[in-house]
Amino acid sequence: MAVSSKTPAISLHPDHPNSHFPKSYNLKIQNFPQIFQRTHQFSLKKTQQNSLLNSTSSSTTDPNSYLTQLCLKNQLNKAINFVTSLQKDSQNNIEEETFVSIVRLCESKRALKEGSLIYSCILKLMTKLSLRLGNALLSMFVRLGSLNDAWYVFGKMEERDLFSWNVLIGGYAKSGYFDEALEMYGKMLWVGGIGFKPDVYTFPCVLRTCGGLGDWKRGREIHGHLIRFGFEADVDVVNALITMYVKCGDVGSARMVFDGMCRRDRISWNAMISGYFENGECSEGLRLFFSMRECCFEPDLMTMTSVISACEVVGNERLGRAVHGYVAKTGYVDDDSVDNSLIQMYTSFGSWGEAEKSFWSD
DNA sequence: ATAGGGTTAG
Repeated sequence: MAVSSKTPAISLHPDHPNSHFPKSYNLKIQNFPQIFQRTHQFSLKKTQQNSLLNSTSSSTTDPNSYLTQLCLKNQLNKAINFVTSLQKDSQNNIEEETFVSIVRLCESKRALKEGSLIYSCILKLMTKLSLRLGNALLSMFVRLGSLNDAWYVFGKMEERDLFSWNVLIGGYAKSGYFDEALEMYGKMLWVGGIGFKPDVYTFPCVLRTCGGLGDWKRGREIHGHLIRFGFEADVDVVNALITMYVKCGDVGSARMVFDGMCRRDRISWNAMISGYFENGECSEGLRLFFSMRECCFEPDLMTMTSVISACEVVGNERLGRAVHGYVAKTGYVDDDSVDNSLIQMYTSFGSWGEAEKSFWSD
């Protein structure tokens, strides 16, 4: 399977239209520990000086408390208008914490335009981004789907922590930039000579990437990492591992991992059951569905929809009707995806009347 | 402080 066809091209800068990583990036990364230490002290001193200066020399009211109030009251537009109405030297009085509040408000309001505006103000005021402000911006841009901006923020941070790496990797993984996600994961392990230890948030992102690429070899490699780093017993990580094997078409390994779990949750069961269905092993999936119930796990919407479509594929009308009955009793019928799979199932059985009933059931 | 993980078909 061609990797490049699945991974959208990302152009990060007009100067580097075809390169995923601007050249300056490597330089920055390699010596960022030293840079970080120097600039960090420097910027701290600078902000202290600034706030000292403001509180004594200027008699105007402090913009920070006003802006913080606006953020607390959710008045994003007022806050943005206020910031942009200030002259640059007055903007200089705005503290990083205040910008953090505004950025987070933009994120929660999904306001990309406003967020970008604030970002451009911030860039005019500082050359480096602190950990807190950088992380807030990263998280905002990733959530709002602007990965180019996220990438630039990452590059401008004077210090990065595990959160920064996880957010960026997760953003790439979710948006289908699989190569970028894997590349960042690799860098994260080695950066600064020591690297960062991946955690429960890192692995699901990286595994999703391998699954998305269908890259079994990489997936297996990550499986090794996760054992080495001691996450073999983490339900969430292992759930992601199951899904990775399923997406790579290796249901056998998925099942081995599933069987080896000392604790399973609903997601583990669903991942494994639908994994069988996805790979055409419907009867095995249905068998597991029954053992799920034996193990006293309540099936949920996802279980039901996948089981219904499995009944359709296998052509098991009797079981399909039974599941329909169960679904009706438990009240899942109101769900669109359940309804759709019911309609499709009955249609494939040629039971038009039933299909129609499901259609009108809401 | 903040983040990650589960569905289906040509």
